[in-house]
Amino acid sequence: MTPENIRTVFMGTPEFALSTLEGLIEAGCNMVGVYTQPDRPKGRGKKLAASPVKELALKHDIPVFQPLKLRNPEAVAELETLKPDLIVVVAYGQILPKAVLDIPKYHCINVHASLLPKYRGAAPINKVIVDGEKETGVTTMLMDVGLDTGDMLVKRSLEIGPNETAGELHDRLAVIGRDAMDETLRQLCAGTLTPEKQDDSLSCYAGMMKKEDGLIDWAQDAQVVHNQVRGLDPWPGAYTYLDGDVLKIAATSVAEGEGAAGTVVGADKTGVRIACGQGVLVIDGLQLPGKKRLSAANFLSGRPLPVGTKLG
RNA sequence: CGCGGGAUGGAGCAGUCUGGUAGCUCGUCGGGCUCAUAACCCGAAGGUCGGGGGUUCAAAUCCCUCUCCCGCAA
Repeated sequence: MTPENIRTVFMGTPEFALSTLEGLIEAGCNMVGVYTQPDRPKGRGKKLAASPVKELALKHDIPVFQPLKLRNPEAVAELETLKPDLIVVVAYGQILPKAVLDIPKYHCINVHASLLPKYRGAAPINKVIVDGEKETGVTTMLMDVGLDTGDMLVKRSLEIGPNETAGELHDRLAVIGRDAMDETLRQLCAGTLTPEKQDDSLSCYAGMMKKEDGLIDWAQDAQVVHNQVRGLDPWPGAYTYLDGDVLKIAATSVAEGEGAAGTVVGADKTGVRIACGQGVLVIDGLQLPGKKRLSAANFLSGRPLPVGTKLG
């Protein structure tokens, strides 16, 4: 069997899904359709915007489908008319009902951005960094009705840098996500896929990130705050308050030192130093409402932060 | 027409309400001090105040308009 005679449907929405879709196209799969979330009002002025996946699909002249709810019978019926042999799902944003899972003879295969069974759910990339993990990866699996609970197929792992942000990790995982799917496709064609059950006792969930998750608690260890900052960078972003204004924090590192939690203990071109419950957080990326993110040196030029200034 | 903030020497900001000599912290350049320095001292250069139009004796400042940037919300 070769990719050319696999009628393939791809389901995905954000940028993370792009490289995997490219992989399928370049592998020569017979792409009969791409599913993605409906165009939504986005950005300032709330203009309707197409998803990254939709734009890529249109560029390759692949039919695009954007059902509001995939579980509606009409949507399922429409999918059936495509007669897909394989459905590949990457960050689609909708739960696939059993009626859909049963359609393709080679299953629905999902690319998930964690080493399953750990970090099932919507925001694994952010959560592994917030939790201070040293390693993560991607896993492909045969989807079942549970949330990221299907039998595992191919894994790829990588080390997480001590100062790596979620954005940086996201980009690297997108690349190896494609690798994992390429390999999964090879094995599917060769008939050598070996599904492996997940050990549910080792599982944990990474729920969707909320804006409020970005509020910094200075009473925590500097390392914990640092993990929070980089785990939420670039979105939703970690923040505190300065004189009543929201102050977004980025580009942090951890240092020795002590002081009242949440107060400035130093501020120069090398960074703004804030005392935490344990240790000091050095900040080199600050952003006030309506302003761009500034380095410590630039920020302090326009707004000095005397030692003793209280944040939060 | 979702709400709001912003554009001022190379960087980041103040000044705008209450029109009337272009200011601050840095950076750059020159000089000095020092074993030495991203430190310190002295001096200098550098700005059509985002574009266009209007009001006025006079506009960074008031009015209209255009472009670009950002925060919120999604």
